[in-house]
Amino acid sequence: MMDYDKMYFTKTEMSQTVPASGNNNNILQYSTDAYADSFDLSLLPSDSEVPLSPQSELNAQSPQISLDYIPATIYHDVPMKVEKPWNENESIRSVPDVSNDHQQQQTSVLLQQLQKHYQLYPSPLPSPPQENCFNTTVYPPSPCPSIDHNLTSFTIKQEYHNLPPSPPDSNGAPSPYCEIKSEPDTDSETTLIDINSLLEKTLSDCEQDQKCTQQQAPQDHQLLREYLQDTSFQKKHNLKPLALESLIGGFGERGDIEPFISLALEDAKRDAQAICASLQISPDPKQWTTAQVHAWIRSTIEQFKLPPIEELEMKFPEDGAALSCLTQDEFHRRASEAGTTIHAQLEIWKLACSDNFSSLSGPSTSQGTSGWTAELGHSADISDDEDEDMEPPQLPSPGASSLPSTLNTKPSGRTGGSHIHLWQFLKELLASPQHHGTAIRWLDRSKGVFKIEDSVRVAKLWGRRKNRPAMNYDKLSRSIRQYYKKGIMKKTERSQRLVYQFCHPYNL
DNA sequence: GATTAGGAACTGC
DNA sequence: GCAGTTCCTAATC
Repeated sequence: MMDYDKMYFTKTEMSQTVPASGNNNNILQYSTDAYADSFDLSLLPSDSEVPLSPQSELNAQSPQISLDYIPATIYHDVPMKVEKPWNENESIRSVPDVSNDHQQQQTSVLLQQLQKHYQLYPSPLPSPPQENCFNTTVYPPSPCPSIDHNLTSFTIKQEYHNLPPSPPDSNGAPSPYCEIKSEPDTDSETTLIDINSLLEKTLSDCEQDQKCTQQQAPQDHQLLREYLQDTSFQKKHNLKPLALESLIGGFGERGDIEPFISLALEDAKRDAQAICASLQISPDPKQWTTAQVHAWIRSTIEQFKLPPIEELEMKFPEDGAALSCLTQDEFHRRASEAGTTIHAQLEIWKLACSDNFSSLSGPSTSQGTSGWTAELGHSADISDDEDEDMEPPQLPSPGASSLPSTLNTKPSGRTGGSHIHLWQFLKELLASPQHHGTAIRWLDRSKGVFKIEDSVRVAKLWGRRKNRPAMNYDKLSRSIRQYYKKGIMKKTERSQRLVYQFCHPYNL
């Protein structure tokens, strides 16, 4: 195994977005391309303001964020004002979008796999860049009742201070020591960092991804670790601290972990795409031949710098379908720790290529999860009925039983569960034009204007989701109209039948 | 007739 | 208390 140089750092604040909504479990945030394209940063107020929910903003100037506003969603491609990025030539990438609430069992599996996939040591750590300091401001959409772009933001500074180079490692290469100083008034933590593994992983990502996304991988890894590590934001705003332990088995709010899941899945997806292209294999492990299985395992070994497996062909004679059925213990038995990691990686691939991935992470941009399956040849062409009636396939979940019952509770009947807001549901439909384009579609996505083409169908779908067989468009539209008062939707400038408009930022 | 708009009571969580 | 749901009347397209 490689020698790991260690890096000590003290955590400070970091950027986090806090979409304000009354229900953090159900925040849907789909593609924000339009938002990124259209939103004028100059409209934003000064930083350090806290986005408020419609209700809290209406009621009073809330002194602090309530627990309801624990960040449930980190917005994909949210514009980030980077005053001093660590590499001027690199684009800072925000955390991918996430959305639906459901598939909690998958979540537990995924979290376990993420722990393995990212080799999450007791303290998963960021790999600071070479620049000394950066100051990032993230402007989260704020579900304010008005449409005056009354967005707020947090400015959270994170400073990296390079320390003198460490003694050379076994290869003679100096190892970076880095200290991140916290501000005096913040809680500080000192943690040991395995920076080389992170760097090697990110370099591996870059090598495998021949597109410009390779420039983004290091940030993704860093963001993932920072999100996992940082609790200063929650403490500052009296939110529930998010501990890694909670991710692995004790989290209670789905919203707590969605950003991490989505981010990691995005990263996994990117890795997988590159490997698929490189090895000329299907993204679906179950379709692999035995030879492809071996090629993939070798690739994974190389990717994660795992010990080589002797007599690989003998130890893993299965094809992809059979391999997918092997348990973690079996992998471990055959290949020790390397086997465990390979199993973890395989689970991520399986999840990433499944429809559950897209449903777990929510509809996405062409770069997002849906695009992943589409790009790699998986048909998503499912009829409305099939889509709506389809039960999510059950993924193997060795650790699911240890999860809190709240997360093991299966959503009532379909993906997304019944605890979804109407506006979220509508956006869900809008985000799947291939499935629901005949029922509802965007007229002007950047403005959040959409049209219900088939009111009966939309109402039917909504009724199914909410287990309200008597739902009809009259009732549904009444609910939509309730959103007028709440600032979630508004009447269109020129009244048109069956045309509604989301208020900013619900249109994002 | 279908849709829009909104009041009011009610339900489920 | 919130987020709808249900029922209703009236207006508009």
